Amino acid sequence: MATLKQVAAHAEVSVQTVSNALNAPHRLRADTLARVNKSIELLNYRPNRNARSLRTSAVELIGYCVPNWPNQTHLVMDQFLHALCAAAERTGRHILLFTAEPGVDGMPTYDDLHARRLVDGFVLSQTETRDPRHGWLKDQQIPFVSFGRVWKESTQPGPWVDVDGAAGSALAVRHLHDTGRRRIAFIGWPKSSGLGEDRLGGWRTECKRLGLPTTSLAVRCREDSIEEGARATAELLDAGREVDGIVALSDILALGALRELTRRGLRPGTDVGVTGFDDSPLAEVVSPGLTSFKQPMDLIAEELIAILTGGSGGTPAERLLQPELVIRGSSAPG
Amino acid sequence: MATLKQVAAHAEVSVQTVSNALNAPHRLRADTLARVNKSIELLNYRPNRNARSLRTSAVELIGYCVPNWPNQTHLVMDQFLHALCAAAERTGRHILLFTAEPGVDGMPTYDDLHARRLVDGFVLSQTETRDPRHGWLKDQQIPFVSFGRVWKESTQPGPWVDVDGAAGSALAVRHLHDTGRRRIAFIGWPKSSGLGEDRLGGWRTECKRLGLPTTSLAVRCREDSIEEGARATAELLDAGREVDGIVALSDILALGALRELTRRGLRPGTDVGVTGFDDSPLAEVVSPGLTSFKQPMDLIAEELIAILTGGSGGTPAERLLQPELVIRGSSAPG
DNA sequence: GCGGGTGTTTTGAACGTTAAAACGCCCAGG
DNA sequence: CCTGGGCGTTTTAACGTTCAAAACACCCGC
Repeated sequence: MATLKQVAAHAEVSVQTVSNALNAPHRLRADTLARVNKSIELLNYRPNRNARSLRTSAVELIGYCVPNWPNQTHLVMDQFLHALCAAAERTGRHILLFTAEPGVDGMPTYDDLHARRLVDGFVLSQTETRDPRHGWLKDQQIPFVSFGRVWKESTQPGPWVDVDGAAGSALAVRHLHDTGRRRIAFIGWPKSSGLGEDRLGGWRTECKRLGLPTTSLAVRCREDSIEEGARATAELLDAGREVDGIVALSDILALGALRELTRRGLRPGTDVGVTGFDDSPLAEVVSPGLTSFKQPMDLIAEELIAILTGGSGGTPAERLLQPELVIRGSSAPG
Repeated sequence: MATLKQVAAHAEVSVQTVSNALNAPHRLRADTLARVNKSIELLNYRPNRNARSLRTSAVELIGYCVPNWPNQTHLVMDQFLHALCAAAERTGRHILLFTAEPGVDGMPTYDDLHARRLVDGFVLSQTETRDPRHGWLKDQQIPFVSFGRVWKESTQPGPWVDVDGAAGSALAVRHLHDTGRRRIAFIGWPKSSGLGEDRLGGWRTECKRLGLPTTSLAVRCREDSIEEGARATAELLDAGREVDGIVALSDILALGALRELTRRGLRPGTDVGVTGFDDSPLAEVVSPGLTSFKQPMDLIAEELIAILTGGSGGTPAERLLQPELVIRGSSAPG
């Protein structure tokens, strides 16, 4: 494995000149640069990242805690990780994975990774209501950026990027309204979920704006399962609410709605329009295809990395991105 | 941030003694060790990983290429990554993510990561038929271990860990047989998939062993989708094969089978037993629950890391692990 | 011919750690 | 009383890179 020294010897210049050829090529005379570059190529030299990091005290690695929440599956995690990696690599950085206890118990792990110089900072996701990590990291002055807002906090510590769930729900309502639906229900999560309340709020506001009814049209599920989605749908239908549109808070719940509708001989997309959230792989693969919201993963990742690496200049950055409606058969014009 | 030097000064010993206190405590006299440890704790010292790696030329990071195959969703990737991380951390290592072109085009990326000393080696997954990566890495003498065999190669370069798909299928057949089924079909993938052929072989062999028919009971799907699973099931039912059991090659295909059965008024689990593969989050969440095979992720990860870090002593390690049958409603006794 | 500026290259030191050799001490054996 | 060896500790020298500053080369105007 070639080193700077060997390249320098081969090109008959000093070590520092080779270093400059890589980090500040404008400082070299054209012919010297050419000679050095030739030697670099010839010897197949690659800078040793450890030596560089030791000197500059920047490791160019970003920590990401891989979640392990058995009850809440993360169907789009692979998409997110891929986007995050790609965005990091565009700035010459990489993602380092680690596991940690949830909540404040895991913070020593974060601290350790930072103190031992394994990472420069962190990307948080799977943000919880009143997530303690943000405040903790800010206190320790450890760089981080959050994917997802810490709900119910008026002022959130540190920068964040999030997708506008309320706008998504509103868009879903408008889309169903555009395709002729007039009694649009909402299937959501327990009140404790900030994300759930956000999306619920968007549904309610937009319904009111369009003059659509909302009374008794919102059902909360106990958990994110097909079973619960079906149960909620059954509840809506049994109560004779004459629902012709359903905005489900997740693809999984939407799948439950589709199943229950089909079971009762109703045609999703024709008799009742259904929308989900997150555009998980399932949405594409079921029949009829499930209309859903795609999170702009590439943009999210790009912003996260930009904020984290851009240095927190002054006020923390806050970016609310818009989800994209992906229309499929489940919301075909009735 | 405290350094060895500062700790040494505080404990009134040499720098090397502090280093030894951490890496070879048995070399120190008990009282010296106690004194040094006290200083370490007091100053909240953490060794700088970069400096250490520079000196020892081992970074304790393992590269993993995050796949981006839009058509083949990896529903259990989060499980795998978590297990892999946890296993790595048990040996003081971490996982570094990166993206790369598929196939041989991506190899420069692997090479670069290794040459720049960002990683010590790689864990490969998403192994393809005739995967070129294994041979390439072996030629370059870059350490790696593969999750998944390179199918159709008689002798595979390098060590691997895999789950015994044939044994899984066979177990599925036996389970359906035990619950009274006698005409058990198989729904699989194109012939080009080594993994598919492996599982198909297990089904055929076990059926023959039990004296069950196999003729015209295997259907190949074009892709891994619910739609295709439903189509294959319809094909079996339309042809009047009197199928009372279905071994599906994936949970997604199995879901398609469940849907088609339900659509025709047949009760999955009662009239026809169905099994899937991989025990994805979906298997648990549908109704009836889908009987499926759980890959022993923790064990897989443990073996991968052990092989990769154990130094390839002599012959490359090859580990074939057994999947675990998770019985749910879809295969309830008929 | 000389001082001063500009642009390029080299020198010396440092980042924080560990491997290997050297050192000082004490004790057993001749 | 000297020698050899084990033990615990310190010294020396790296690992490969970059920073800061010094040195050098060159050109220009006076």
